[in-house]
Amino acid sequence: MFKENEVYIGSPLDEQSLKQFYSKELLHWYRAQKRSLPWRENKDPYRIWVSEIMLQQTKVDTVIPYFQRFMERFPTVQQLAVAEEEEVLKCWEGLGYYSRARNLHTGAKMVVEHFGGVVPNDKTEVASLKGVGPYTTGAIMSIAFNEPVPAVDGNVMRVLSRFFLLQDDIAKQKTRVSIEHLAVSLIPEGEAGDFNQALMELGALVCTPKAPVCLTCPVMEHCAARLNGMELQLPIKTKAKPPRSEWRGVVIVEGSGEQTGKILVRQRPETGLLAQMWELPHLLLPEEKGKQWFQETATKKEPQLARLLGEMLVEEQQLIIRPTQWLMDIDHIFSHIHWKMRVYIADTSTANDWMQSDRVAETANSIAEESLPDQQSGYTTSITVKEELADMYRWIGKQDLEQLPFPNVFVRILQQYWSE
DNA sequence: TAGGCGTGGGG
DNA sequence: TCCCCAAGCCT
Repeated sequence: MFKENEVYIGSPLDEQSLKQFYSKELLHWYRAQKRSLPWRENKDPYRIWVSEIMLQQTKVDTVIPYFQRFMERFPTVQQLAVAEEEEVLKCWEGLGYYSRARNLHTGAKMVVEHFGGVVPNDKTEVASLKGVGPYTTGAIMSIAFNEPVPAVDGNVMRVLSRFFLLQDDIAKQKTRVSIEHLAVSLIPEGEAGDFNQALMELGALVCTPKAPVCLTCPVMEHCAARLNGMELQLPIKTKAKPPRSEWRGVVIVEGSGEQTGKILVRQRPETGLLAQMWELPHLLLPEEKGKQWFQETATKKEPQLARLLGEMLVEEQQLIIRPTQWLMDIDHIFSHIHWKMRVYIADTSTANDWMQSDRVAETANSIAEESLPDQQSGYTTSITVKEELADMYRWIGKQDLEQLPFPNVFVRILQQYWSE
């Protein structure tokens, strides 16, 4: 990329003049071109805070409706602080990175408990809030309080890497710190909020990753990347590892008897992936079989995979149900995992025969004796779950879906299921 | 320090 | 279809 001893074209301006040019032109451009966004209506630090958390790794267009709904439901930091976690998560459903919501909720409680219910205007105190890192600290301090603290995100690193021809790998933390020093030195006196937003606005509207619109850029004249024809090669960033694949079997368990019309869902653990959200029961399938059987058509190999899934549900989750009817295959890609899911409807009406057979019955009987002594014999009309797992599970109807937070992939599955 | 942690849109 | 990515933080 950058060669040893290569000579690059530079601007004729000295460093000081170049910085002054950059700051002045960019600020001027921002004042004329800035978008009208909900969180720009006022400088309420709580609103700024919420918006900045939502905007982490998330596009403006995606955030807008979530922000409006969130602010209607939790207009003040006090109201957020006293809310139920589940309701906060429900408000965040579909936005992703759900630890942001849980951390924001924790942060709101911290504000009420430690800062008298007022979002602090001190850099160290702001940075102490759960979920608020270096970028968000700078964004809150500069936008809400107009304090000259840098707010360096991916946009800022890209924009400054190009203009100043910086060749450090922006995936490294050290690079962000060095760019923070540069960014501080660019902030015009008394203009921290607008200038920091101007940097990001330029990155979002003009100096974009794939196809920068240089001809509309207010600082094109002295942009080092542009002068050297290198705007598409900057910034330098090491590539992320591709997500690993996981093959998963999912069941929609249809209730019978009192639970007719309902399905079985469960809540995920308090930590880790999709923490505390609700989901359909599902299992990680053995690597080889999952991979092999998913390559066949669903219908062709259905009996084998359905049977395996049923046995695994009994042995691992101790869910006494029988998956039979294939519903759909669906992919869901996280940043680091690729879920390849095969969804079955579990037919409880034939579970009796199922339970009579071979090792399934053995396992089922031992479970019943151990942890569910009151369970009536036969499994045709009820579902048993191992006692210590029972708290996680719940029967819900279609309308209950509106109360509980579900990850997007399960929302999609259930939409299809209920649309048929 | 590097990996865990979601989702939807654009080229 | 595939790949990249977008206003990061936590551990």
